[in-house]
Amino acid sequence: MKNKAIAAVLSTLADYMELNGENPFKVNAYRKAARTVESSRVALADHRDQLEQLSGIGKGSAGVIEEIMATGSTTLLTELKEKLPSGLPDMLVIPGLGPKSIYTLYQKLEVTSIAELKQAAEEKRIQALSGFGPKKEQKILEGIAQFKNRPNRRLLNEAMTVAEAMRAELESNQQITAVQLAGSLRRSKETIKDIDFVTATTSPQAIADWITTLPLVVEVVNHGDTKVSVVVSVNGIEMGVDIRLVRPEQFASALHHFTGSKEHNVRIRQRAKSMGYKVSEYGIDGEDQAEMKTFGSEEAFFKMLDLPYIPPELREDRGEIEAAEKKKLPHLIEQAEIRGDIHMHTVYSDGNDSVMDMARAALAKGYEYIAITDHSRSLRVASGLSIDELKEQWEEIDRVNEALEGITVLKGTEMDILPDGSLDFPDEILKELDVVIASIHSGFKQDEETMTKRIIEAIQNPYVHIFAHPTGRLVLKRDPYHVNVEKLFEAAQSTGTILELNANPRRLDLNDEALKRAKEEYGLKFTINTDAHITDGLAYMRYGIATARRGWLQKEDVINTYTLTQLRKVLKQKQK
DNA sequence: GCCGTTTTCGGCCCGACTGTTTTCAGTCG
Repeated sequence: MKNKAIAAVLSTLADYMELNGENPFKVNAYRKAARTVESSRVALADHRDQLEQLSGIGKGSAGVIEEIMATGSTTLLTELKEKLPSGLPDMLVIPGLGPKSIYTLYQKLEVTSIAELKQAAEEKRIQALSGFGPKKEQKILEGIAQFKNRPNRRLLNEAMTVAEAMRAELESNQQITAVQLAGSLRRSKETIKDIDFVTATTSPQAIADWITTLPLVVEVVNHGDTKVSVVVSVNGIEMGVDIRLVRPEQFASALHHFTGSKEHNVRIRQRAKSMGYKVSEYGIDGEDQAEMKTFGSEEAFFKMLDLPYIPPELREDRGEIEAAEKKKLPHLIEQAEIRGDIHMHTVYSDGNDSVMDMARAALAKGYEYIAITDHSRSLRVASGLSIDELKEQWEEIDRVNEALEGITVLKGTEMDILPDGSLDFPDEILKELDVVIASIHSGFKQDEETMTKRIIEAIQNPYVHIFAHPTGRLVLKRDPYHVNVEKLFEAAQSTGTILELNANPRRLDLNDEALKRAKEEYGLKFTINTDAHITDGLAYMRYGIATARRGWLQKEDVINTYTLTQLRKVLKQKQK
């Protein structure tokens, strides 16, 4: 049984316990255990004796985990499921509705599903309940509609589009002296639920009122003195936006607080507490009840806690606090360090623009090199290139290289790994190419053994430099194909194959956690590529960089930060 | 249920907003 499946059972158990009115700390303990299990690097099924060594897992939850591994569930959960209808946990996703309300509605009105909840609200039976009223009833109806109409999470680039429009509005107001993006978007998580801003102002009430009148705002959800929650619509994308209003001297503390993550903040507060401080979004209180300390920057805030500045992308409680304590934080890769993009398409296959267009666009970005990597012949849906067409393209690339100063266009391919593990071009062709990318575009349904073998066979070819979008997942759309990632990493290590971090926000593949593991445990190297199919697609590099930073990558881990000479050398190494 | 560099008991991060209240519970991040 996989960690993820075990964690899912624990998490469901926590939901049911909460609905059953269990001690919130106990519920939280199970939630924490679920998180620990999910983020554990080793398969717990293979390390049953070490369960209790994991933080947050004690005698009780270890026993439950053992039972889950043995039977797929636990009697604790089975009993709760008998007691509570299965539709109750579904209702937890409705905004404004928590476990207490759901339990009350079940007890008093026998509501057991979202459909019944909707009916009860429409028949105005909810407002009669003590503790409820007409407004709450209305909110529930709106919550149900919202949950149905609006996707729960958005891609990073969609959220960024909305955020940038909103930021421009906020920056236009002279009474706001500072604006910063916060929350999961500042941490560059791969999907975003809602957007957070922290603003500094001395007239919060006026600003709060003003925000609700902005043309982008289509709905006002909350409207207080320190926080306004609205729904904003930009280019047809609707998202929730929370704007926090603090005094200028509180800005740094508030920025840290609202950047999160929640888990990171909990650790920071615990640390502060052990040092005799109390951290809130407004500053840090000393033990002596002296005046609250405020900060001019997040650096100063961290310094008070005896820590170096921790970049937002690391604030996930994935070891950043321990690393900071030991002064061993990585120097994260930066966009300015990227010298080229070595995975992109042109009109030869399924791209929109010519080799020259792509080269000019890359030159404008200050790149020193790019690789043109159109699809190979078997990928008919993307007009993959025959060998003759590939050779034609080489002549065109030569002409572009002659015509353009300041950038080198490399000859490449994104070659399909066929379902049987064979490659779409023969070695005689591959050895003529500067950059050979192999990837999977067919046979997604293969079982883990077949798929893993297929990939490993392919990357053992000495002319295959890079394995692109290694898990094949599409964010919010398609799960990864069944590849044994550990075996893939081992094979990449032993063959010297570079793994791609595909920067397209729909892919971000490898993802942050896989990158961290591949680097720390296998010492692999990566390339961050946009896989652009149009000149504008080159701009997705920023999301690749953001994800690389979340994966703790440094410049030296990423081969397209190298000079062209160094890059050629690294690619050649494989053939030795 | 978990945990311990003041603790094996008694804490567990902290505050805002809303709607229902007449002093607060529930929800959220």
